[in-house]
Amino acid sequence: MTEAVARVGVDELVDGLRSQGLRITGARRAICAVLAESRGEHLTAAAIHQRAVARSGVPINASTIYRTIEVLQVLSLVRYAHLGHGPAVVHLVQDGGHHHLVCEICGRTEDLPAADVRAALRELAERHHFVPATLHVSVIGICAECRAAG
Amino acid sequence: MTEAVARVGVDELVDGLRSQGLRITGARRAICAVLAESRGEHLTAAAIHQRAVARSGVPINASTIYRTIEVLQVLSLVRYAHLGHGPAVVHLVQDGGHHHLVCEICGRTEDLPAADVRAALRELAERHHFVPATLHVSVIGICAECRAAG
DNA sequence: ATGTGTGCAAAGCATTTGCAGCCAG
DNA sequence: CTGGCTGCAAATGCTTTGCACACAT
Repeated sequence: MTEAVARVGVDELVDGLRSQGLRITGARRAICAVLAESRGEHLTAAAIHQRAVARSGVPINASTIYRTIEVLQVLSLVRYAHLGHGPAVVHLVQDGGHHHLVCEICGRTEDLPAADVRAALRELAERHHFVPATLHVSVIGICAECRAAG
Repeated sequence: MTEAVARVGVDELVDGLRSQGLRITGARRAICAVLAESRGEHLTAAAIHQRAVARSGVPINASTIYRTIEVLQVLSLVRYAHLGHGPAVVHLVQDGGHHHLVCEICGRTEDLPAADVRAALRELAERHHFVPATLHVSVIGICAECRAAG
């Protein structure tokens, strides 16, 4: 269940921004901290917003959240996923990527290690003369807990 | 590339609605016809709307499109997919399901036969005590054509 | 100093909803 | 007839954008 993965901290994210000549502001630091603490949790922009405000004390505008996510995403530090209806979710790129088990009852998501999935799909994709870049995989079903609950 | 799949026509869709005691209206018939003609193409609600109006001549309200998609989706006759940003796309369930190769350059999608993918992922999901229902898989990358174009 | 990042407010787009009337059954 | 379906219009939810000011560098 638990495995050793490359830990991504605030510093990696902040340094990523700095390395591009981008400026480190309070808002950006807070957002990076929230993402670093999330450890790969799937957060909506709204959730990131809430937490960033809570941790920094300072009000941050929603557009700043979106603009910062956009920047981090271009730097491949975070990734978007669109899991069914509702807002998009963002997660750290910390373990070479992973995919999603989405429970259609409770809505919780669980990670599916990328390495296992990748091999199977890459072969398929190449058979279609397609070069896979980002893998976005969502398996929607019923999680153990909800099944137990009936 | 081409393979024989169970053909889904207007009748299957209309009969699906009728079998649930739902009413067959002009709008619904037009929408079903558009979907049947799409042969698994991925259509946004807006695209379905346009085509349905064009083919029936009668104006149809956008909300009717959404409400009809919803009904068809509950009957498992069509399926939603959320491929990156932008509007959701809908496609016929005609071959036991399929998944998506999405080109990040031209945006076109190609189908990935479900059967091949399913086996690999099902095992993974079950290892996580997860019962897969709908598989939603998108492999994002670069298609043969765009790669050739540089 | 300088121009990048921010807040604010407004617009944008996809989708949903309430309600009154219409039409398929 | 009668309730399910539709149109209309307004509301909603998420995200983007234009502009003027602030602050990191």
